[in-house]
Amino acid sequence: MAEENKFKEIESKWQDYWNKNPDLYSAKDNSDKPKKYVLVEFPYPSGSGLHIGHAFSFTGGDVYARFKRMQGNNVMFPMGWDAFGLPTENHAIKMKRRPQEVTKENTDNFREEMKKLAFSFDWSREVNTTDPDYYKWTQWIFIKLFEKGLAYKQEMPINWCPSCKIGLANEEVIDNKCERCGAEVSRRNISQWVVKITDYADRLIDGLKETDFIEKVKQAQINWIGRSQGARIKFQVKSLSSLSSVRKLEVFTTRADTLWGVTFMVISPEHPFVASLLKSKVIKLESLKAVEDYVNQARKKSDLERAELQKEKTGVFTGVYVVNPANGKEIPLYVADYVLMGYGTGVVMGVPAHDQRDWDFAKKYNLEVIPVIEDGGHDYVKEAMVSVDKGKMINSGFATGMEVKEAINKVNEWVEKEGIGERTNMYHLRDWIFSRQHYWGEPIPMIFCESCAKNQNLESRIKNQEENRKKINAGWYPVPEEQLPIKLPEVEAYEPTDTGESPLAKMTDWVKTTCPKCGGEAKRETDTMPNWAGSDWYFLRYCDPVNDTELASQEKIKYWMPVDVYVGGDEHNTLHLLYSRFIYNFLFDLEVVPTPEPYKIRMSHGVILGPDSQRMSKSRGNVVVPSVVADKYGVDVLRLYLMFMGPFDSTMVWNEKTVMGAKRFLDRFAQFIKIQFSIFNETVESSKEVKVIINKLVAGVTRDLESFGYNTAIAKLMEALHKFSKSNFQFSIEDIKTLIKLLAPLAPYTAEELWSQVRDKDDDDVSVHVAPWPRVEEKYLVEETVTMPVMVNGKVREQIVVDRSSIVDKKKIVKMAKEKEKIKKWLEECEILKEIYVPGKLVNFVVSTK
RNA sequence: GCCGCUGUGGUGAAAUUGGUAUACACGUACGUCUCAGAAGCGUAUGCCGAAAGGCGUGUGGGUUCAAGUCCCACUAGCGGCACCA
Repeated sequence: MAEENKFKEIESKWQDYWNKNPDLYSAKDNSDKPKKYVLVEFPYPSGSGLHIGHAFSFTGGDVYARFKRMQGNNVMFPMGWDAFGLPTENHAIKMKRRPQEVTKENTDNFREEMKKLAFSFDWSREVNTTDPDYYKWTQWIFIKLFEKGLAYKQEMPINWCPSCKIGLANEEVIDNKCERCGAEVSRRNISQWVVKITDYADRLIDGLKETDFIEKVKQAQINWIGRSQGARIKFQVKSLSSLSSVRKLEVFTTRADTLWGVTFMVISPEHPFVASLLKSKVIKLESLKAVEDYVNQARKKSDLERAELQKEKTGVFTGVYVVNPANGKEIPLYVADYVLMGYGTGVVMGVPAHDQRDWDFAKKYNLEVIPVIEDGGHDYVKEAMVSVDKGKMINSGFATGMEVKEAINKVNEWVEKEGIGERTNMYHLRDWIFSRQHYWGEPIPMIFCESCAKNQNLESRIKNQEENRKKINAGWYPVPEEQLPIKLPEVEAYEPTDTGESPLAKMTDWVKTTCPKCGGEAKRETDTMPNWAGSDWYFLRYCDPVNDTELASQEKIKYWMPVDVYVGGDEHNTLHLLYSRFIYNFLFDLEVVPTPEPYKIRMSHGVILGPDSQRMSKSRGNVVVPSVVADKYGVDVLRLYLMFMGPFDSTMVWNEKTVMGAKRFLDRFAQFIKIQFSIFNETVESSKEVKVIINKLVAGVTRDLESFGYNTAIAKLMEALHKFSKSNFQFSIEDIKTLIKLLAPLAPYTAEELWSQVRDKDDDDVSVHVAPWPRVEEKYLVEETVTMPVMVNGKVREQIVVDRSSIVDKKKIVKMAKEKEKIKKWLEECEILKEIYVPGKLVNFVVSTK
């Protein structure tokens, strides 16, 4: 009990001190020191306080920031709040409170907890995405996207929860059910803002080369974007004279070499050609009916159902034929829902010999299978011969006899020359749906004017199709910049709507505005932005958090960016990282930021599982709350344990017993320093032996902290402490201070307390956290004697101890080794074939029995 | 199916990048302190063997004086993507 009070006393004492001296941790916008921007993902301030994942992530960042600060860097380690979002909105609706209030409470609570856990954030740079002075610039970015043609309105299906009366993001839909209320989710078509992230697809892949992200993160980004190289190829539609507008259908393929193997063509039910086909009535009546039914059925199926029915391919013949441009053959056109309208051209060429899906389809509808790659007698009755990227072409006109890779190239060339297609890339990445039908988000700063829209539509009908995109946005104007921010109207209480519109739509006074173009009556956009919008650029705002004329000043951005290390969770390695990289790239094009990539290094930490090895969740009851652990054992013990559990980037299981190990170490460490200091006197100098241990320790800990090897850094401190406590070493005051400094980033309270006791009141820094990091004296890294293993046939048989000065003398060392009794025995009756000596490392005799 | 990562004691994990495998910690056993317990502290702890010694980093092969580390094949688990043409 007494002990417990002791650590709490120390914690509150130093927390107080740090609060009163914010300069300790503040970043200077100008400095002779090198800058270091250490960023941790800012949290969503939920009502339940910091969870263990926050504590883990922030401790990791904090140790690094403290370490870098002590090394003499001008460190920026900021914190803020990603505070827009559903939980707050729902809570506010339920309790009939204003979300602004709820957010204020939560962020106050989070801030207090963070201070307690000794995170050395620069609180003068705090940002909050729900602050109008902040989201003014989030809105500004959207307007720029619109002005550059990267934002457009489009009818899009959304996930609609009929019970919550709210549109759901994909992440909120689990098994086709609403994540919160469990009701079956339906789909509604709603006109939404979409951002053309696909325009940046190539740059988002290629830009990864300029970063030091770990491979896992790079691959996740590349997979998500999903680039494939191939060609679009046009197929002539046969004998449909009355269908004057469409004479050709275009497919996308990565394997142009298989063109001679195409025996049918499949089109997606959503393809506009299918609709016009139905309208035109050029096809036979029975086909017409079948196609109509099929299309209607497909529309009813959800994406999930369509994907789940993978094995069974379905489709119907349209009655229409197209011409294979390679050999002039007429092939049938089918409608089938295994072709996705959202990828490629929505039309696929069927190559049943070499694609399993096409083969399945061909089998079901009895279509011809023509192999075009040497198959060594493959049996096409059973399955297709797939993933053939080697071999010679057969049955393939001019390409016959070519190697596959060559054929792909040659056919692509031929297709381009003949004007029937072109090389192109396709991406799995889709444009980014940017509208949310919620209250608690940034209002999208757009105004719709009906009369302007009518005029524009008229005009664009006169101009040609190039204007198509503008037509979609007809009547939409950005709010003039000087009117930003468009603030969320404050309301006492509000309810979601029934119509699929945002709750803002009900606030008619707010919605009504004037058209920036014609000055007539117009309406505001009532949708708000997705959660990602505010977190896309927050790291820029930290550079200059109160600027009201720019999102941040050029000068400060140039000084601080890019972020040197970005610490965050695996779950943000795809979307958040991709979106923020995209926005940063875009800002680079606007010449707002100096480089195309925002983050130099991405450090993604692992997950901490509950004691039962399951993900922590309230329903499982296995949640570990950091503040509870800190109350029980002390903040430093918690921090030390978190960092010692295992490698920073791996998944780990919480084990309360192991926490004791951290506690024991910390207690022993503190006691050791106190005893040493009490017996210390000015005449004492550390022995050479001590200096060697300490210098090796400094070198090792420095190297480990640099690379986030916190677990091994702590292990090295433990090891050194063992060595010290087993002998009667004496320590100079400098060495005692060095040990405290090494501990400081990991256990800031304990280190600060010890420092206050041993520091020289006149000479030393008041806080250990701004004291200079210990330097390594190289001369102490080498010991005077070296212990080397002596091996026979690669097995260790003996050790020899040699003077460092003589390790270059191979003859002498080998002789010494041979004279060892044990080695003599092993060399008896043997012929030495080889004597291997690695200076300072080992001796190895390769022998054979006679 | 494609891409990436990982397999080391009873457990979490180390290994200076090809050079003494299992550091550090947990757990366990024994000892010590105590009236007693808890907490401390100390010693031991990969497997077989009385010992000498042998065997050991998912499995099988290879390169090398030397392989947890490099190469090939397999296998298991984790993560990302996925009717993506």
